[in-house]
Amino acid sequence: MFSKSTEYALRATIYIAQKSSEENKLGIKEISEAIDSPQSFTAKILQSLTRENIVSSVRGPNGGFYISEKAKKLPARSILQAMGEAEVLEKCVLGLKKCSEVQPCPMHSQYKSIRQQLIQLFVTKTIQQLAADIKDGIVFINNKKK
Amino acid sequence: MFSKSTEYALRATIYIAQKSSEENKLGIKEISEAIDSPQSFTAKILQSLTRENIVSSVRGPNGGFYISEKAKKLPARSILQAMGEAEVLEKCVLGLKKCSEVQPCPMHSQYKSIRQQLIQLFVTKTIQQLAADIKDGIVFINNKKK
DNA sequence: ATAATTAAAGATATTTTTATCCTTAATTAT
DNA sequence: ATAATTAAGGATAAAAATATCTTTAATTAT
Repeated sequence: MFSKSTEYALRATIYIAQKSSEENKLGIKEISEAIDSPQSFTAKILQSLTRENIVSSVRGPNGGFYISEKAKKLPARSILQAMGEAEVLEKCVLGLKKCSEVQPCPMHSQYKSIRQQLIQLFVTKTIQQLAADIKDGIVFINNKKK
Repeated sequence: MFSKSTEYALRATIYIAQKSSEENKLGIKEISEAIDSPQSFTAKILQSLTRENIVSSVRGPNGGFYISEKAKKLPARSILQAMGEAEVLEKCVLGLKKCSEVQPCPMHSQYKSIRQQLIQLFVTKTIQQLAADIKDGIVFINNKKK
């Protein structure tokens, strides 16, 4: 559904939101190992997310990544937007440029409700909420082998 | 959601199912122009679909592509399978390898119903049904500019 | 001030996806 | 038989996505 970059971005953001705070930042090594993503590539992705103000970072000793309380309130979709992949949620499932109510593709009438739920999911769920579930021990973000 | 290849495959298959028959085959030029896809690339994709027995083809004058009555009864998902992209429907939205009921990702509980509907859509809708709607003039597959 | 630590930035490499082109094979019509 | 038509197959190219590595800048601790 999403590119690897975006999957890494979602996982990393949720992980950072759960494990870090301004006082306790996370290094790129810990993050990439936890979410099972290539370290340097993940560094690039976090760089973008930092530029887009989803993630905050500080260089130097005891530096690292964290997510501000304000950013934690952003919807999951803002991560997709930061990664330039927000249109995946909106797109016609057959890739038609002009698929709409007036010119629907053969899947439009069934797919539109699915799309609506998908958008709803990414708009209503905040980074904070996704991270909170992990804290409660209900869900997992860890993708390590063992 | 899907790769361009798979989008072209879905559109081409539906177009062929609607416009062709064993007696009236379609050439690659007409197909690629109708669905707005690069001609040579679409030829490659139709080649795969032919190998996978979704589409039938005949070479030579009055040759071209068509879809047998039997193949028309296949679910849309079989096109995804032929393109090697069926797992998109099943995958964890965050890309976690082991996301499941016992080890759910933070989106699992909300996403699982969406995924179920998506699978349902591709399993229940046959190529024939998708094409029939076009014949009825209700929906469109044409992606041409004008 | 100096050294150590950590992310940012830039350069480059690799892989995959998307796309094109040319030749071959099959089929049909003349 | 020959020529024309059309898809199949193979080779190659171009673009995008994924990934790595090296240098630089910021920050902290000594």
